[in-house]
Amino acid sequence: MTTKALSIKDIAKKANVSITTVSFILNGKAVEKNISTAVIERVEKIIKDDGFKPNQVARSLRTGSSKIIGLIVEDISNPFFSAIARLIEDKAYKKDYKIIYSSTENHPGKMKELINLFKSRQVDAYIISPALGTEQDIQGLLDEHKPVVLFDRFLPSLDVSYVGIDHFEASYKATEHFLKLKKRNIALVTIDLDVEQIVNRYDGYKQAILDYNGTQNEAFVLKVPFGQEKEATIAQLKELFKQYTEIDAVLFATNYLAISGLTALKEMGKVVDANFSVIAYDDGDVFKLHTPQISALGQPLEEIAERIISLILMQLSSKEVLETERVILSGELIVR
Amino acid sequence: MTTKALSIKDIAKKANVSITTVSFILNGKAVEKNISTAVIERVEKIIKDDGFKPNQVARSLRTGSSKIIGLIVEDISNPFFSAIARLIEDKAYKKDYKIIYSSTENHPGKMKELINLFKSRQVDAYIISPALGTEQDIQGLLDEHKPVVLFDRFLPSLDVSYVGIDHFEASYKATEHFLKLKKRNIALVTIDLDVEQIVNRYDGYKQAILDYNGTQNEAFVLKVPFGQEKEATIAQLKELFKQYTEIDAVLFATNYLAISGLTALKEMGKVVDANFSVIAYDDGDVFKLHTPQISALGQPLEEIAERIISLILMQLSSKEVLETERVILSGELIVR
DNA sequence: TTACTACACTAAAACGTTTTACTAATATGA
DNA sequence: TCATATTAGTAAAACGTTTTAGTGTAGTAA
Repeated sequence: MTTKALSIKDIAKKANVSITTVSFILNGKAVEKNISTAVIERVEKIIKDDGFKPNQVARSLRTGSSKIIGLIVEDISNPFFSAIARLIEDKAYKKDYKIIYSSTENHPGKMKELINLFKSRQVDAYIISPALGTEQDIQGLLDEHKPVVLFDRFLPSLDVSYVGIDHFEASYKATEHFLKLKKRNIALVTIDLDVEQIVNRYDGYKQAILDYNGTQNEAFVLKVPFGQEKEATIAQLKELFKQYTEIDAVLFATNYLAISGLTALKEMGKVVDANFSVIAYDDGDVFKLHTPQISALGQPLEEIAERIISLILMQLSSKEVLETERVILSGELIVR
Repeated sequence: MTTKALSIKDIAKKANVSITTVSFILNGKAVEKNISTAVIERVEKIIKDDGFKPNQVARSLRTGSSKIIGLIVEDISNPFFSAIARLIEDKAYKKDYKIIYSSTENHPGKMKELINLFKSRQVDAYIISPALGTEQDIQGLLDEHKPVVLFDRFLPSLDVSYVGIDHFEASYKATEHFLKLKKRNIALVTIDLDVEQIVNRYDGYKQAILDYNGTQNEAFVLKVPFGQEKEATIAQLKELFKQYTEIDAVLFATNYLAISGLTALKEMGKVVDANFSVIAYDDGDVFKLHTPQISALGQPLEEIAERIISLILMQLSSKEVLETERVILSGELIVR
């Protein structure tokens, strides 16, 4: 019952040719290598009839490449990452690449392990939303001339390709929107990570207030500890809103913070309306269906995925090492 | 700059022992194979110092196994699947297994391709939410004695392990809840797929109405074409609610149908309240944060993942082929 | 006729492991 | 003392490919 998988050897025997010949045919090198059309057809028929699939592991061992792209994200169950993953998967699939993914939980240790693991599996290229403190690991990949594209998070100390949105601009736009609505006490709820794209959100918020001659009140900025339990975050938020009743607008710097924020408001019985506006980072059904609808800074998921995969494919298909490229897209403020 | 990865040969040379010895040490067979502790320590030190990682591809080629579990889902960007994926990933990781995943879009062709691809990569085990029409492919895996666990969807014609919830019971409970609230015109919004777990939801709904001496009106059952664009679904739903104003409760058979449904209601300006109740399948932030909060049938994600992975690991660690097992869990009706 | 070239194909090495079947030396038992 | 076990290792085959460097034959040019 357990039929051992066919090998190229079986096909060769059946067709009365050498292994080499079969391999040439398999790899489309038959004409170039002067294999007669008669033989080509005979072998191809056998391959098709027997449903022979070359063993990719053996192939990888010999060639050193695997047709696999490693995708390392913080958490695949975050809708932003799973949406990107799905889009990347689709696009890679069309080019005959498979994706192998893992979540790091923003843990440098796990990231190191993952990179090692992917290396030992001859993964051809890496798409990474990097955790802080993993600079050397990524530099290691670059030293080996592996194609790497970072996304969402950027590590400024590395010379590496990147796709992401301009978070300064995005949060500036959001804050500006509030200011134009004559909001004067704008809160920012963010996380306490010292990574570029988080810092930028903070800077954009501050700069907008400055440009509109507002006074920025540091008490209205809440930096939630990264990785904190949802309940604790909700408690912190309630505290903030209770203590500073003058707050008339809130910008949430991530989608899950916005969800915690809306939950907090709901539990407090505080409504979102003209007197209390909210903007969430990353759009989603939750915000569209909320009553009232919640404005959001949408990231162009499709375009992000497209750019990532095309950078990767370009690097994969070019023999030389290409210049690194930084693609900075614009977030869209969706006013609801 | 490009440092070629170390091989076992390099380590052997450096330690002045044979490749075999290094391999034994690497695989914890050193004592059993009578390697002296002096040698063991010397070699282990070199391995650690040089940061040598065995090439998994070569290992797979030789052993026929890969420490990789293939996860095949309909769509990784569906929150249900991405949540399960994340949980499975975590648990597998602890047992030193990696997950490689792909989405099928419920396409038998893509599924076939994926299984072939995974096979050719020596994937050790398969976790599959199967598309219809893929019975033979899965049977093929079973014939090769590969560990397989299906989840979410079941294929009754196969003798294969499965983890899922009792959908008949779940939708019965939901419908019963409506009936106890004296709802008389209960709609069901489902998809037109002829797969067990979808049919069961329909049957549970019908049975509950029957048991409570209600009359089931087939006009209140909307079967949305599978894979239909969201906009079209929303239009269909509006039509339904407009035509049958007597409908006083709706059970949505999937999470995305519920989202379309709530969107339709919102666009129509129709509110969910005591006169018009709604229950969604699969819980989520959208439903918790909706005004009013939406009741939902929650699946025990954590337990589903736990059961799946433990079934897989049991099969992987046992030499004989184990009896197949069907784990049917209960969905929880969360009344809001 | 000789020397090339083109054609049609193949033998064997290599990729980096694991594992089987050895060897050689020393220790043990009778 | 001889036979046998035990200890401490190693050589080489095998996994299934790709690829380099051939081989042998037929045709062509001089």
